[in-house]
Amino acid sequence: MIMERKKTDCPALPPGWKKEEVIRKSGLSAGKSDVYYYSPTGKKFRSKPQLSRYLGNTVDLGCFDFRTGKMMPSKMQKNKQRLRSDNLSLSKGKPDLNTALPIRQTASIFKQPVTKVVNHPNNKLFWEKRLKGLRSSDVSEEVLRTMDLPKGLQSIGPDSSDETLLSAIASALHMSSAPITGQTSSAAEKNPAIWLNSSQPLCRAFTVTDEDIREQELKVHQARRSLEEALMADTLARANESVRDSEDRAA
DNA sequence: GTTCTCGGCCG
DNA sequence: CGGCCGAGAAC
Repeated sequence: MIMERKKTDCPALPPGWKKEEVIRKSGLSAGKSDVYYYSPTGKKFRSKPQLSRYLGNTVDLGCFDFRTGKMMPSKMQKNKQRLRSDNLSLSKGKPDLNTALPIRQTASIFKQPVTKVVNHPNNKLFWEKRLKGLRSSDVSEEVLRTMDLPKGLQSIGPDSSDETLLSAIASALHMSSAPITGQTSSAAEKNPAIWLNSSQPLCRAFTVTDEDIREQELKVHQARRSLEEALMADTLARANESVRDSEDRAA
């Protein structure tokens, strides 16, 4: 006879989510309790950030209290979650692509903001590194594979890593409707600190050929097929699971 | 290998 | 002090 540990329904979350509280029964922290949540598919979550990344924009966890599992109106004061209109409206001209937030500017599917350090005395020293290490990742927090960039793209300035370059360009494409050319002035090459065009990413001037475009179209096509297959597999998996759930309940 | 549990860091 | 996550223990 297995004593199923009690997982209670959590009203503050979408249907099917369960909450569990486990009391520590030994050690220095005996008596303390840990709270876990289970998605409808059974995945376990042990912290609010983890939950938040998984749910994305589906649910606003701003005032969700992880420990109690309830919405706490009192937590409304937190002014985190910067609106990007703040940053755009107060800079009338072109945004400075190397210091503005790398938030997606097209369809808003990511609402998580990115930390921006302002008024730091050494600001100039680390804006080059701001985008370092940004990666696409999936909902289970695993980093997806890194990108290979074409030889024609070359970084400029102190940080020459590919990942920073890629992020800088992606950010530029999102932030500006003007063409992205890279740094066209050869003077910027020798002394970026002075000649940098801040409305362009830290990247040498580059050209995009017709073949580049055809190649990319092919990649997009293949990626769409992969996505289609993955979605299909997921739908089937969920269907199977709900069948199993009903059988368990009936037994 | 996966899951459970407590330690311990850091804000 | 509590949230969060690493890592050893347990399975």
